[in-house]
Amino acid sequence: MGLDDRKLAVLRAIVEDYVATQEPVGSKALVERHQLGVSPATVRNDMAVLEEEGYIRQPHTSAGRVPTDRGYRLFVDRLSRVKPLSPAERRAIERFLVGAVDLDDVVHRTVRLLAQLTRQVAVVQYPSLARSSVRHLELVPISTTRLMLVMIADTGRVEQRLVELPAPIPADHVTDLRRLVNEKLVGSRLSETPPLVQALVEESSPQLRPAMTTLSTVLLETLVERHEERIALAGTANLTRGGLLDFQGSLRPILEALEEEVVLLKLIGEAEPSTTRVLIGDENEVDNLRAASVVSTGYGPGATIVGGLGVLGPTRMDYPGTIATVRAVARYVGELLAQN
Amino acid sequence: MGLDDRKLAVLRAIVEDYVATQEPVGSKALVERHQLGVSPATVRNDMAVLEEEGYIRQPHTSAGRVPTDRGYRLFVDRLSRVKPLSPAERRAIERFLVGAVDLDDVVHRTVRLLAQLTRQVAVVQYPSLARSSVRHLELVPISTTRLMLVMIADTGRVEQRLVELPAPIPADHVTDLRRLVNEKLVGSRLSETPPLVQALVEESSPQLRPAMTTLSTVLLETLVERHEERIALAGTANLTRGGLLDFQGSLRPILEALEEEVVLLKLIGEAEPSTTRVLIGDENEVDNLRAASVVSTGYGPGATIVGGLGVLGPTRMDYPGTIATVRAVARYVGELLAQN
DNA sequence: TCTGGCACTCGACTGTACCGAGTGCCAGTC
DNA sequence: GACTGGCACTCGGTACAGTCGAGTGCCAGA
Repeated sequence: MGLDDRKLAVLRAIVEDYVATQEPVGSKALVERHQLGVSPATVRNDMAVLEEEGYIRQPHTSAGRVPTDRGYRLFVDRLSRVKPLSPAERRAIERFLVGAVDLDDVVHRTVRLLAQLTRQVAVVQYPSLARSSVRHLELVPISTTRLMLVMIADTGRVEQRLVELPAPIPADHVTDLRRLVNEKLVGSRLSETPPLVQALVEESSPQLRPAMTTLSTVLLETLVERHEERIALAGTANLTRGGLLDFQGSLRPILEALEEEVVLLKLIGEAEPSTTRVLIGDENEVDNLRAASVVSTGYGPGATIVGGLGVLGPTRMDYPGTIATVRAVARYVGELLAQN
Repeated sequence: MGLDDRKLAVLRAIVEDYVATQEPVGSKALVERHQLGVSPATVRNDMAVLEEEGYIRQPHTSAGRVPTDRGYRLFVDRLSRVKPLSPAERRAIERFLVGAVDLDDVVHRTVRLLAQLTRQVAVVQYPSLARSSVRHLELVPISTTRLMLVMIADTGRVEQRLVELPAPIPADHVTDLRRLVNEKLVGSRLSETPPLVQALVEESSPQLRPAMTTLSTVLLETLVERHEERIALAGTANLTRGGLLDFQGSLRPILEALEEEVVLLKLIGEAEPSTTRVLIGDENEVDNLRAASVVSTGYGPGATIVGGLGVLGPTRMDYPGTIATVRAVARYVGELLAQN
């Protein structure tokens, strides 16, 4: 059963008013605030249909209507246009991001900026190691049986890890190791390193074999398996805006979810090129976040995607504005990374 | 005006009951649950005195008494003994901290452990750079005009920073730079490096002068001035325990304060050796945290302190238990660091 | 197909009454 | 002089009734 244009306009008006006022919206208020050109009674009939179709609902019998997750979805997909950013916002973005001195700095500035502009919780994934390649590997002797392994990726990420050698190792062996791993691994994508690392061990001289074996384990662990993804978070205080009406009264599940890196990665880490993903309420797979919506996108230098970023807020959020901001920030960050 | 032993016992009982039940405690309930050996009427008289002295107060005329910040202070200082940890807690600490592979890992495990054991918000400061010395400086050429500076501190911390050189630099000059900075700086405390860095520039050959100048700027910026301190946070979801009764109904100010690294550093960063600091409600200098208490202490290998850690919770918290846990965790972490 | 009118619903708010936990005070007792 | 039992009092919480009004659904008519 199709919804004619006016019914869609009514839905749009409901969403906009509800997002703005945070209160159920009734037929009378609607015709007053929007130029719908019909009477409240007509709007009521439309509303009845919209409710039947599951786009809106009544919190109480004698209350106005509130959009459902499904209603927001329709709104986002068909009824809204991405709001252009205000010049002030553009300026804010530029001002915020110039002067970043390194990757850590970029990520931190970005996440704070995003939280501030959208007034929601912002999440930024560090450039994914899986999508990076090795730029350089450094081995720094700490003692005769200990090395500090430092990996620098082309995305600017730097990871380090302590290597405990099985036996003391002379300085020139460290030099050899350093040369070997760099020769073999520099330039290759991290996701493709495991066979190369394996080969390194097999090809290494008997002298170097034990050290190389240990080193290879650490390399694989650090670079491929273990906490390879990192995340920055900001703006949790924004969860308390709108009293306790959002999130059905309890921040607890939200805060819990935000502490789980895995969950966050799932939310924003599966970015596809040039798409902005919007997950509304129930669409979310994480149970704790059924009351929230997530707007996320990928970012990276040029057209490539090296990581994801996004914001999380109540289902009652300003989708057009949020989407615009998330996209714009991602684009700026991409440009920033491209300069390196 | 002195408080006799019984009045102190009454105060202790009030604190304990209130912490346990979260409800104002009346005279009758008190005598029932504690062996005070006197009648409710007597307790009431004592309570009147305690209230006059500012140790407890009545939320409403017809309600029981609740400790004031001053009451908690007296309780912590004179009426409580540090609870010994349960064996289960000891085991949890040991289990949690073995297997940490590097500093990042140690810090993250620690902060989560602390949050879990105390059921409060946990904060752990990374080993302070100001209290570290330089173990090694590495310069990795990224391009002819770019170096990645990696500093490894004796505390295990690793900091990196991109250096944009004013002019292209040949590979052997990088080697020279590396040798020079290491010769000069390794082993010295970071807080003492500025004059050394200055000397480096002045003593460097004309060839190296420009590069060394830039490098020195970055060195000083990164190691001494800028975000030299880092912090890890966990357990924010615990703020929602106890409904919204704690923190006078709004988590907002707390969450805001927790997002400010500077604030957190102030809270837990000013650790003195072997002291556990307890800040109760109003004693806190941060306005946003007037409704919270902070228990913090320093940690480090052996007797030296390299950083602080602690927890933040409602003034109504189990001080003896929390203090014990914070101390124990700090001690374990110190031992862990001593092994490196 | 839309509109105006009308009866109806029900949440929010107000005022009243009541209950009971808890207090302060006081006279009496050890 | 310190403690106790008794008693009047306070006041938050809850239950209940009544009112108000925003908002609805439905229907007859344009």
